[in-house]
Amino acid sequence: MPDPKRLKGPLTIYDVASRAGVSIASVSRVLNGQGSPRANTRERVMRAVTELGFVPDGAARALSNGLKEVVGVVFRRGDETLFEDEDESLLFIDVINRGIDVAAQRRGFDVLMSSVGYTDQNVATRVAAVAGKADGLILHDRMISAAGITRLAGTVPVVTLAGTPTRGAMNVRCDNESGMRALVRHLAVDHGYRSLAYLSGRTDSPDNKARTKAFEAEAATHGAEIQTGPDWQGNYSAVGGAKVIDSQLDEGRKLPRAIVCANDQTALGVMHALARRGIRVPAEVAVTGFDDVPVARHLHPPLTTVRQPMQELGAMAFDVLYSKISTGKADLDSVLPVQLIVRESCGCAGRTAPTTQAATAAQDGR
Amino acid sequence: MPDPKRLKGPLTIYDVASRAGVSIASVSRVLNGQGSPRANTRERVMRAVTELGFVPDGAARALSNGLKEVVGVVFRRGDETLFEDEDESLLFIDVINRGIDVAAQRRGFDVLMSSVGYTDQNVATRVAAVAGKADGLILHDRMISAAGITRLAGTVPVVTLAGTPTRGAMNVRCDNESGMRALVRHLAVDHGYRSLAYLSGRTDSPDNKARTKAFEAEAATHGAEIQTGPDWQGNYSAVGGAKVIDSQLDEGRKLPRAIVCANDQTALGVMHALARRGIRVPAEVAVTGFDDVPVARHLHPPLTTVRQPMQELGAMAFDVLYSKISTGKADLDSVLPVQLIVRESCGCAGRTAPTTQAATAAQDGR
DNA sequence: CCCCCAACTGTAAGCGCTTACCGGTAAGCG
DNA sequence: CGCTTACCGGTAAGCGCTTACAGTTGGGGG
Repeated sequence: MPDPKRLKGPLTIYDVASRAGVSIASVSRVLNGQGSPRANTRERVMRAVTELGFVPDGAARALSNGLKEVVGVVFRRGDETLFEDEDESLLFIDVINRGIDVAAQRRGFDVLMSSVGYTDQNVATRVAAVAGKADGLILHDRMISAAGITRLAGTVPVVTLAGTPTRGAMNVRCDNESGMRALVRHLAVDHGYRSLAYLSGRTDSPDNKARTKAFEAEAATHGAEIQTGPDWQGNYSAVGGAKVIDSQLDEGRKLPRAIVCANDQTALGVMHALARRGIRVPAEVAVTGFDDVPVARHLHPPLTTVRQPMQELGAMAFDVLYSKISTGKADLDSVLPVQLIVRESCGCAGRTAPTTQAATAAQDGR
Repeated sequence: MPDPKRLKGPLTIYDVASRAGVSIASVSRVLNGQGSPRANTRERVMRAVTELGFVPDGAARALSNGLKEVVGVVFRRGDETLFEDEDESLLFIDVINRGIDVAAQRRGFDVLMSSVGYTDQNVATRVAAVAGKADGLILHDRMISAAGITRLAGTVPVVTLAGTPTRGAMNVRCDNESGMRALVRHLAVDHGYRSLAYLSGRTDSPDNKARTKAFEAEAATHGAEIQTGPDWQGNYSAVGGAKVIDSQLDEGRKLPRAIVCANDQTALGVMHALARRGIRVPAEVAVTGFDDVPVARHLHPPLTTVRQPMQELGAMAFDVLYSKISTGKADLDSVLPVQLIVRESCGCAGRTAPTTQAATAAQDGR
């Protein structure tokens, strides 16, 4: 028997009210736990709601009380097709997003995801569209210009991830500096390596800049000889790393005792290139990464690297945003601690030597 | 110099109108390309909009024209921590979601993602919350009961992924049957294998049921001897697959000539287990998968499998939903073609033999 | 048994935006 | 030069929900 009342398609609070024999205000109050409706009233409303299968309209709610309970997240998608090479970075972004999602759910928020391709033109438009549908925005690295971010921030709260703090927006990032310093210290002090190279990532990345600077500073502290610059310019990818090694070797240069890579992907490429040339890691050359992607521990030898708490990064991004949304204030620059993960590619022997397990903290999370 | 007008925080269409010296109707028309505003008017509005950095409120828009331009997607998240084993499945869901996202953007829609943990209690509540904020819902496999889906479908359009068509909801899935039949045909006919086993996935999965049925039917067609049932019960995971092989061997059973696995993960586990026992693939036992995950081609030997067009699956899910939202009608059960990918684990030699490259089509996508 | 007060419930005013409808203006024609 | 015809732009009515405020009900004390 088809329900009698539902002549009109969209079910509204009025339908519930009339079926329950109360006013719309009462329905609203029952649904939101406001006021103290009489048991009888509550019951009738609840019955009507379930019988009708009523779901309040989010837009109307949002319009009425000025809160959408939605945060927008914008990120780059590896264009269209998925090459194997992307798997990791894909995973990376997704882990962060998952962190955001989990944190959001704790507050009853949902996450509006919008990926843009590397070639997409109207990123600003896309971002604006998302901004209109959300209470706040989380932007992954390098989505729009600093000026664009500042402009947007005038309209909705904005949190950037792993970027440089921008005027008006909040930023959340990992403590690259401490991580890199701990890593270099481990190589220079614990292992006593005197010559180090930093195989960089994309130069326009704030992360990379921070890592480069920390590398140089710490190496200088310990008086280690370093190699950096154009000859050691990678791009965060495995092939980029391999290419650098190949050209170094082809030009007959002598490799440094340890190669510090901008990220794990790069380290992976480097280790492959080295293996192809028959150079042993870590016996002849030590190699380290940054990020601690899942495969890092399965390489031969297992990769010494710096773990970034990606999920926490996402969670913190949401928490900061939420704080801004609900209280109006929030930290402009939050830094998450990273952890040095010592495995074997640095020269440490076998089973995770609990050597300089320097947990470099900077600020607490939760 | 701080903007003079903005005494009130939230910028509205009224602010734009007064700054441009026109009415709110004109602003709206310019912004939405309705009517034919005079060039002069358009220009003044646009200037005011950019100067103010105005972004129209999505909730108000949605309320006014009955369209949120948002689709909700609900899926299970591998609980909290990420074990390596999950990487693939994670990727899997994400690939589908990406497909949804891409298709959605073509229509100006955004995607509201909501993951739920395996242990989460109030899934129904969560889903309802998302439903209220979206124009339609896409539910991954096994989110809520069939009854729950039907109830929901009374409120918003719902598309289920790879499930069984449910009353009221639409469903989108891959053509498991054709894929499995092509695969079995290849093994039984092209290779002439007479004994086959089907190492199943979780029994409650509609996908698995379809695959099992097709396996049995096609094997029967060719008069091949088959093994199925409790002894060959896996769970879609690598360890599940390995376990089955181990127990078969431990009990001294003779393995069939070919093992058809419910998915690639399982095949991966099987190949590992076989390798540990020194059994050669495909010389002694052939192994096949299902899904064609990225690593499938990198196994030794490369895995023969059936490719499911995951991204297209997501895109089609959105397209079906969109059709329902905008026109009110849509296919209740859409089936995507899969493709048999012949590599070496089935016994085919070296470089992708272009043998029975049976592209089993069922219905067209776009 | 009636009155008064405390609760609870209903009425109505918006939230910001779209759009039907109507008045006003400018261009076209006699 | 006056009137008709098109168009443009403005006014106002909602979209579905929350909530301040007013109104109503029920119960306890006098």
